[in-house]
Amino acid sequence: MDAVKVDGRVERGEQTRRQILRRAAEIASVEGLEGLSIGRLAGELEVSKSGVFAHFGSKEELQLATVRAAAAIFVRHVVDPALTVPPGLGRLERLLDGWLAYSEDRTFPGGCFFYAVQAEFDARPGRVRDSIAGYAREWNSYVRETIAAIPEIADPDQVAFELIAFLEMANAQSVLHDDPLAYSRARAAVRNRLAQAADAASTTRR
Amino acid sequence: MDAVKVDGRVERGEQTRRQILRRAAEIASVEGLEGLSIGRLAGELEVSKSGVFAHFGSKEELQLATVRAAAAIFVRHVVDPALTVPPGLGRLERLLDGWLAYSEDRTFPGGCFFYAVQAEFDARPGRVRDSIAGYAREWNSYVRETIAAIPEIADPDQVAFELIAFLEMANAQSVLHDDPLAYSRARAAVRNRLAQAADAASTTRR
DNA sequence: AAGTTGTACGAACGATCGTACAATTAGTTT
DNA sequence: AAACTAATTGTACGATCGTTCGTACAACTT
Repeated sequence: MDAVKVDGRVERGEQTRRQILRRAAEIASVEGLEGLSIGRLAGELEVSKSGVFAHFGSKEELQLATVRAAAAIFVRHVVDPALTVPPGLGRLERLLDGWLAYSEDRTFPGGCFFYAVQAEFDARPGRVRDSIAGYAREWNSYVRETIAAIPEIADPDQVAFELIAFLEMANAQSVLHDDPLAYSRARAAVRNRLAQAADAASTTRR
Repeated sequence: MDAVKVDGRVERGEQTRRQILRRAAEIASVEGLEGLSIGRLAGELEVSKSGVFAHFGSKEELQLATVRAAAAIFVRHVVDPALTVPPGLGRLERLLDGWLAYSEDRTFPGGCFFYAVQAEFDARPGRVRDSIAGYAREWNSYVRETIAAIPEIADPDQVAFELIAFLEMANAQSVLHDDPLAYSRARAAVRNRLAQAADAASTTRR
């Protein structure tokens, strides 16, 4: 127990901050981090514009905080569940299924948050882009390591590239064309690619 | 020869219009179609804001015209070259190579124009989104038909999904991380997937 | 030469953007 | 109860947004 020193004021502040960031991430997944305006955010949350602003001090800090908040949600929905499965093919499958569910269930209303903001910031300089690129790298590494833990699969880098490509393609297609079939295609592609990797391993072995 | 009736005024108008749209497509590939502002466009081209505006009548029309202009450039760089090759595996390979070159050579400074604007508009309603979705459908269909012309390959829909996923992934990774290696991975993925399809065909045949 | 058409311009519009700062309210400490 | 602190608000700012309008000028028609 360390529930000492709970200042009701900062407690309240942190709560509104969380509400702001949750809404911000939702908006940004649809309209982008630039489409996210402080005034609009304040209007939708029924608080004052200066109240929102005061929490972050600048729009860039709001964007950075939004990315961090979205990353936390991503980890909770996609990464954590896979960690309950022991390393190996099972964990990888859980990870990929988790990602597809995270996208298909519209955890963010605009589909995958990072797909949206990645495409928005990939070609411009700045701290927001760097932050997004950092999280993207982490995600790539994590998928690669998860694959690397399966000795049957050679070239985890290449396989990670292909599997992530299927996931992002499913998200993109399903959002743009309102077509849930894209997820079936991605699942089939993943299944096929993993089967191929296993085949190659057994062929090499003999 | 039918060079009759060349009105010097409309000729001049069309030329500035082309210049506007070329620059607009460049900007939009980096900053998005919303990041594209009429005032900025006018500033960079050293013409008046009202002059730019007069050509389109509204920002939405400017965005639509920009998408059309970008589509024309895409067709010229990717689709047309493949049409010089007879239908079959050769044409497909030419098409995919052409796309990767179009992205890698930065025909648009922000990488593939359609990757950028697709992610920007995929989750909002409106005519711009519909236009982008239409072009995306055309592209999907064209790739699928090109594959379908190869009798050895079963399930052109699925294969098109996977191949396009590799292309987009290469574009995304290379732009975000400034990593040209992504294109090698995509080429390897394409090669592998086509080899697998051919293998499956020969196995079925016997 | 006179009249018409098409492009481009400059100035101004209301709205909204991000930001600044002083005033106010709510909660904690003395 | 008074003093203090943190979260929130209201008001205002300069800049930029998309858009409108009247005008200037070059090019074409008669």
